[in-house]
Amino acid sequence: MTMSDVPYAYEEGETRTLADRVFEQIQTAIVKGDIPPGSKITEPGLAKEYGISRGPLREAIRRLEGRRLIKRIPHVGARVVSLSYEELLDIYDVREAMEGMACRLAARNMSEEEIQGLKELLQRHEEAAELQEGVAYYQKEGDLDFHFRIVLGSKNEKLTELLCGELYHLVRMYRYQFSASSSRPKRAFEEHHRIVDAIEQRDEELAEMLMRRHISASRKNVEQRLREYKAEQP
Amino acid sequence: MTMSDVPYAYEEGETRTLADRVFEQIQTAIVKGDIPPGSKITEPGLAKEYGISRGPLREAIRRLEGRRLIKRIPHVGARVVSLSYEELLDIYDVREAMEGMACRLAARNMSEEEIQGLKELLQRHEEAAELQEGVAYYQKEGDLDFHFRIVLGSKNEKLTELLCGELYHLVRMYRYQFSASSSRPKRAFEEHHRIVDAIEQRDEELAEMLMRRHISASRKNVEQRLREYKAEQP
DNA sequence: ATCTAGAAGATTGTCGACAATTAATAAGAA
DNA sequence: TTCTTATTAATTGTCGACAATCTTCTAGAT
Repeated sequence: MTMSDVPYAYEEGETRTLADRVFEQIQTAIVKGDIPPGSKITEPGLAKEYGISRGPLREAIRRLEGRRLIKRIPHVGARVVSLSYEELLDIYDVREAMEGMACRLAARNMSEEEIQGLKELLQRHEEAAELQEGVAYYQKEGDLDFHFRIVLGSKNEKLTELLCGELYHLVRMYRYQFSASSSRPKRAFEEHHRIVDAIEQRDEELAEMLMRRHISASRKNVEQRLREYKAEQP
Repeated sequence: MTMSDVPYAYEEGETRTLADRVFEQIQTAIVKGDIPPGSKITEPGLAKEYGISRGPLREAIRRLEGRRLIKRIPHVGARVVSLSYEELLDIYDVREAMEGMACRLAARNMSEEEIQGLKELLQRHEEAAELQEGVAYYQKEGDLDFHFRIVLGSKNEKLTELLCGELYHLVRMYRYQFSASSSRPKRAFEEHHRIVDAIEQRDEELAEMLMRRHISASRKNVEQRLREYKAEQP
């Protein structure tokens, strides 16, 4: 199982509604940048593009608003959220807190099979990373896959909903558009390994601490690169 | 400023849309239990009750779905979420993580004025609690008000959105319907005080730890009462 | 030339009607 | 009686049209 094909809200069957399908299509388009940040959402335009009427489209827009991928102003219209470094840093703090807790709970609740699967995932990533082209994969979806599984392993439904249903879309959006490869893949690998070790030993305290450090380190990395960038631009 | 009258998504002006107004009305009705958990949402019924057509109503329903206050199945209908003890305990873990982080950030970012306001709030609560009838107020909205302010004090927008825009509605829903007064108001007061002290001294580490303990203690309290309840019912 | 005011255009908000699907009911057979 | 099945009823999903509001463009005055 991978992150992208999880039937999150609906079980199988092509009985999904038009609004549901368009909701996912637009969400993907926003995350991947096909609809660029800050751009205006015009209902007649999108309706025509997706070949539906404005009714279902508006429902999809409301849901996207709920996921905070677009911002709406009554009687004016909706825009795709624009990304900022401040928000990105905010997200890191939230992730540190929530994924730290997720990791603690995962150490408590993950099954042996799930832990084994996690180790195999790491194995595959390492092999892929040794081939140069694999790095990109790891950076983007692979890393999130690792975090995703730990969140699922927490067996905490609310935690999963908030992280996977709200935050990760934004995280992916940033990665796609800032092409924010972590630029520290080697160290990140080691940290992942130590996290899995702690989970395997059922050391909740350590697992939480390591995950928090791992995310905090990513955040510092981004901060650092941001400072460098600002130093270049007067 | 109190929790209920924060212009969360819209600035002032009566230009809000029908769907927006109905969205809030239904949300309040669900939280307060006027529309009981697990009950079916029938579009024609609600539309008639609120005197609007089904179009805006459906948009409101989609947003409530996004806030996870109702669950929808395509072609079948929507139901108000039903509350369970498992989910309540899940929420406590999420709160421990997120409000712990919020408290750490509040110790870093709150202004002196905000800290002063927090102290005055505690003062008022204590005075109100000494009059017997005030206890109920404290238990329900007062306590949430305290937590609410600390979250705002974190100055982390994402954290605020997730906690105030997603989780607190559910928390309030549980309080209203399980009438879950914490049953340990005295100790909770003391804990609140120590938290504010830590924030005032800008001790981030301590502030986070105290908040986590405070919420963890509430959780244990609920767990305990749940065990007692189960012992009574064979 | 710049700013203001008004008109034209486009977009959002709301509604009622019709189609598609599901749920409820009634009739019949085992 | 109970289960199956066909019919009916109700609800959800979708659409196009009209009204309300905002934006843009144009014309005129300073």
